Amino acid sequence: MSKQANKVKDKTLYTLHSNICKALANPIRIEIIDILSNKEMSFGELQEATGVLKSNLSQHLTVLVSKGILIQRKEGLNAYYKLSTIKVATACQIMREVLIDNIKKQQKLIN
Amino acid sequence: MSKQANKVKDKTLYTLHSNICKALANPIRIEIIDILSNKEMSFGELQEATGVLKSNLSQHLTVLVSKGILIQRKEGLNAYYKLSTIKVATACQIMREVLIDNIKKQQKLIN
DNA sequence: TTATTAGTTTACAAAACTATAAACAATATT
DNA sequence: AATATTGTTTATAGTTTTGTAAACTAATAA
Repeated sequence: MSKQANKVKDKTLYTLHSNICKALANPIRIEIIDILSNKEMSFGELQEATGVLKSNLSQHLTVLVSKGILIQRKEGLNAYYKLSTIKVATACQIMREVLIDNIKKQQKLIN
Repeated sequence: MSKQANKVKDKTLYTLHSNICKALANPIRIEIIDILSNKEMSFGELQEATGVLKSNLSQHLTVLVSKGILIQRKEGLNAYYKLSTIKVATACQIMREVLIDNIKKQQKLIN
């Protein structure tokens, strides 16, 4: 018999897993991941690209870094961000395919 | 010039994309996707497997179906659920790898 | 028809998330 | 040293998400 009592399952992994997935659960953070999918960028460039208020952008970047999705590098006054691994962009891309497939299915229902 | 005014970007896709990713942003829904990754299951079996209150389970299943992640099939008194596409399980698996990689990195920092 | 079973919907309070504004800190420039 | 620039942190109000309980609906069995 395992350490876990019968029928009492350890859900820690599911909680950790969902915590990292929460990083994808916001349109601004999806946009940031999208922009950074193939290059590093500075905070200022991200601000320009997203049009988001700097305090808000900083908060979202903090979330992504804290979950290990982005890596931050500081150089003088500037901060640079990049994906910690291409896997994140891949997972993101697959979820976008699911979205597109669903939209296509809905359109078929209409026609 | 496009229909969008200069520098005013259309973020609709990012919003739709994040909306579907929100399905992954909960431990119970991650568990459901995990359980259904390779088989169809009835509501009752899912209840047994997850140990979640039936009203809550029904709510989470409703979220997953409404986002096109699960397909529901009814047969008499019973309801059966399965993934609409294997892609969701794939994306989920990749995010789990990101999680595991990050945990390993943290452990290296300690040792 | 009445009761039972299986699952859904609704109401609601607690917790988590979000965007804005303002204060702050760190580095670089004059 | 004083100022400007870049980015972070904090406070806060509004919104969304969540789990529980209770009421409800639909299909089957007695």
